[in-house]
Amino acid sequence: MTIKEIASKLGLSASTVSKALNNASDVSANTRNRVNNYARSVGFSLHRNQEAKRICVLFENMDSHSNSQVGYPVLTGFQQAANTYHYEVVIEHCSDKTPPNLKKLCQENNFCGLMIMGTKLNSVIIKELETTNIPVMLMDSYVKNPRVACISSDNINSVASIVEHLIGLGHKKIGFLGGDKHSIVTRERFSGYLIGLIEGDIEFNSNYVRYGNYTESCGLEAADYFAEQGVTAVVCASDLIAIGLINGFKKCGLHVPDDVSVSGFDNLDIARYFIPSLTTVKQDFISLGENAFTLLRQSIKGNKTKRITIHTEPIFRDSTAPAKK
Amino acid sequence: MTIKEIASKLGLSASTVSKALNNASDVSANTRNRVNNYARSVGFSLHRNQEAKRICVLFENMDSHSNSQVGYPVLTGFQQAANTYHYEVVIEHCSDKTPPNLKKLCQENNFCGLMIMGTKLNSVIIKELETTNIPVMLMDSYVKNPRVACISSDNINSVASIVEHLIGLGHKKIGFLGGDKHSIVTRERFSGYLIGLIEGDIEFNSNYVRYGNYTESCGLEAADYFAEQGVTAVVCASDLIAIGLINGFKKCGLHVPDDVSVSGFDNLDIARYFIPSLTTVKQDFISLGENAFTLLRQSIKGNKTKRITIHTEPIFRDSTAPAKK
DNA sequence: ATAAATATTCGAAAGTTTTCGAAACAAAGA
DNA sequence: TCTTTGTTTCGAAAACTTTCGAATATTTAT
Repeated sequence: MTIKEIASKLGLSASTVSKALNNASDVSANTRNRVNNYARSVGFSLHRNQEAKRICVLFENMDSHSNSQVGYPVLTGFQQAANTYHYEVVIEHCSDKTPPNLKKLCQENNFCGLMIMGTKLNSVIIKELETTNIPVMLMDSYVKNPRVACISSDNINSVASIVEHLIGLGHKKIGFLGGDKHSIVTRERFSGYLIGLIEGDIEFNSNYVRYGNYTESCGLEAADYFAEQGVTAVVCASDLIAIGLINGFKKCGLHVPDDVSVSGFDNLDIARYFIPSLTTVKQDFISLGENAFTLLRQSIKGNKTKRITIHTEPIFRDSTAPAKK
Repeated sequence: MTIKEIASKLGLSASTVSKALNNASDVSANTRNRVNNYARSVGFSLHRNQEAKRICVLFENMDSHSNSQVGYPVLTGFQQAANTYHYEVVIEHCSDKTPPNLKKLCQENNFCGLMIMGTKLNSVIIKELETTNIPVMLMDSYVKNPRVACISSDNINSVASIVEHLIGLGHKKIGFLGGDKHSIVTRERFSGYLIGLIEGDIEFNSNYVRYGNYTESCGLEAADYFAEQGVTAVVCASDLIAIGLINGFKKCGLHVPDDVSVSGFDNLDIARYFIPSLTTVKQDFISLGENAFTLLRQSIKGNKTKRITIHTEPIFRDSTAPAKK
């Protein structure tokens, strides 16, 4: 299919079709729409339709701990969606120190799109993504470039709900324990924490905020600090952090939830079976993966990309309880 | 196969094929993809007599829960090893109900080898593997066919060590709680349990053995049964099962480890942070993945395949203690 | 209301860029 | 060396874009 053929089909000249497809000013809105609609209906694109149905799932620091909890289910959802559209899913790995040239990676391997997971905000890849023109799906991070689609769980509202729940239980001194300060996920969860405080009319106290990484030891080490500050509740950026913190509090002689309430994020299997069971936020990783594919596919097809957030659900369990009088 | 042949097959000239394969700028993305796809499908490579280096990691029931804990780190190890030898890793999924024709899968996608994970003993794929002649790496399962390499953690000796440890603590009534009865992993761990009993001179009692699946609820539901049987220790086939069982015992008014000792398998993150911390067996999933690749590569190169087991390490923590007098 | 001025729309033709093959060229085996 | 295989150059054709003018519509001035 060429513009010539489209032109004859619609009774126009090739030049007009060209102009219509390029949003030139000297074509009426009417004919522009006629042309665009017809082109879409026959799947015509000026930028030759790419037929390589190979997508690379690029993990940054695949071997890092924090990826492992979410990586698998997300990959599952992604692969299954890709499968139904007969796309091949190739796994690649890179470190944040020696990132690949993405353009080259795609050219050499004939990938039509990239799904990137595990990057931090200060990663070199993010820099590269700001100017790239390859179709990219960036998970749990954000870049302004319109060629880059972004997806993440709804971190903000869910954490805000957790804070609201804590305030409802009478808590006033509420702490926040983040993971890596440079991860967008922690940043967003912190925003949710702030919004929850503001809506609950509680003043923000920067002494109640700490950062670390996404491991239990991060929580374990922060327990002393929060105990000193005298908080009655701590919102953690992940379940693992929360579990570490609860164990840390135990060592300080504080009992959860009687003395301090603690919440997590992720709803890992442990969250339900840990004692006390964790108040947390449930993420639908499978759906995250599926949607990531759908968006990436749209981007590959040349459509405008979007940034979307996937619904999350706060789950209230035993690790949060009314504040001590 | 030469570029000339590819050219005639695709109705192009040799020069165009050459340019396409070299990512030259004066070939349309469309034809470049056509060429690349065809070249891949027939295993053509510019580097003389080098076959396509593509391995498929086939997950059976990828979406099933039990895969998720081990799948990611194993995949990580596998991918990294594959990377150093410049093999491409393609992810595929199948259900145990509608398994693919493996031969066809490899031919159509030009895979030079297959890594299969997540199968059960009664899976249809296992049947097919008995007669196949494609290079296959089968993880955590076993087939007699010499074309099929098998790898698994050392389930037998590690569980035997756990049993030995329990007997050393004075336990005599030791139970075994397995996962899926049809998984080779559970079968092997059960043998380890038996060997431990035999070596410790303790008589086997079939009433002390139960099966279920690899989830916490399996453990939770089995607690009543084991309490009734009056066992003083239970060896579980996974950490998740062990955690479920411990929680179940708590509901029955039994305390772990004071009243009953419980051990797990896998050494998941939780094992360390759960209270009581779990006596378990540490599996090196990364190394499992790496070795899986190495073996598969040897099989691809035409060498005889082996069945190898990866060293595991029992870890003794708080969930096992001396038997009650 | 009418004419003039201006704006819009579209196509023919000319101009560019892209695509791809023929042929010359280079490299690697035999 | 000769042959086979892959690469590069260059030109022709195709695909697309731009220019410019004709036809028509719209606005403004009288």
